[in-house]
Amino acid sequence: MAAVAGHEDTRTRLLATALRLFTAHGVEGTSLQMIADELGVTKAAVYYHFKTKDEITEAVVEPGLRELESIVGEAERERRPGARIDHMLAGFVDLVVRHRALVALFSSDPGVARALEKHFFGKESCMVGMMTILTGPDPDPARVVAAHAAVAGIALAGGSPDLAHYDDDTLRESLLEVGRKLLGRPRRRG
Amino acid sequence: MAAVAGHEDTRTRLLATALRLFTAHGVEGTSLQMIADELGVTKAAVYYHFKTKDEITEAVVEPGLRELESIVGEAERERRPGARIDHMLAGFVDLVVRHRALVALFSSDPGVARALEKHFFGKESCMVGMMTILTGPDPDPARVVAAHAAVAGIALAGGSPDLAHYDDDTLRESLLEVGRKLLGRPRRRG
DNA sequence: GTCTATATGCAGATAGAC
DNA sequence: GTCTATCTGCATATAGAC
Repeated sequence: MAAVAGHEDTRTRLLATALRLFTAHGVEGTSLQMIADELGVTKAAVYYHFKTKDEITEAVVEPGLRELESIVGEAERERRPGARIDHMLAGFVDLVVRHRALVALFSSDPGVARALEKHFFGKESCMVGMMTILTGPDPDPARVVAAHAAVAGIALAGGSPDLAHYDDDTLRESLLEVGRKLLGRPRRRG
Repeated sequence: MAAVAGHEDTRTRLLATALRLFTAHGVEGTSLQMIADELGVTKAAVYYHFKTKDEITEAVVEPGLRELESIVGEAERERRPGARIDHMLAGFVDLVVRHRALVALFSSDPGVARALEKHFFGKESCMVGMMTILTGPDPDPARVVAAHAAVAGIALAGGSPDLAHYDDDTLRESLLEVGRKLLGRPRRRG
């Protein structure tokens, strides 16, 4: 795979740059020109790697979305509702911590939703699946609101620049605690 | 003031339309053409009421921001830290419920921040003030994370289309409960 | 107060040279 | 794989008629 290293590298740098700019200015507020300038290349060079801006948006969020999908699938296979919630929560928090800004992006940026709805990436089913697990069967309004607040709160707090200086373990434990409190789950050990 | 009723009405409709479109597509994803089309007027008519798009953005978020400012001010005048938190929380939740989509918008849309930073509206100081109250003195990381998650969770859950069908009282109580759990405040009565 | 018409610039996107 | 050059369209914004 060494032969394509150069290509992969530029592509990877491009996606990292795009994510950073998307986070700062939103997807619609980021132009291909901005991405190209930050990379030190021209717009046309960007178009060599991706045919459209939507393709870039998809490529930026795809890895995270796939991971979320697989976590939802795993959680659904747990037998007890409590275990489903715990699995979903731990997986989601871990995803947020490892990707930080990314999850906040696709939780709140309308540009992401717009880009994804064309090629149907299953973002909606992901989110619905996660929410179904977290609310449990026959949820009352308070529980539905709590689950929504948990997902949004964890994603946005995890991606917040104000909290970027915390190390992964600190952030992970704190976000887990947020989820446990909102969803009424006990702490793991004591 | 009957003389300016027509003007006020168009202006008000314009701001309501802008808020709806900003919520759906983000500030940067909304063009003046879209706003004009929804209103059934031309772009030039929109420019009669506002000189720039940034002015529209400011006018959309201004009332909510002013309210938040005053709530922060009130809360700061409470003597006990616990009472400060309770006042801040109740005021913020009430603001979210009464405006729904608006608070979610300026909590998460980078376009809003961009538009406000020119004419300095005090958004930053508002947010910092609120966060200072909610974290209290000498907060540990878990508390800072919890406060961030509370604000983001309440704002985004309150503005979520999935939860739009709940009546104000149900939503308010549920969001208050979210804040109380995350910030370790007891319920009001039992 | 709302219109038509228009200026200007930058967006996304393509063709083809190197 | 990256470039220059260019196209098309829509963005914000303005001037001035009605």
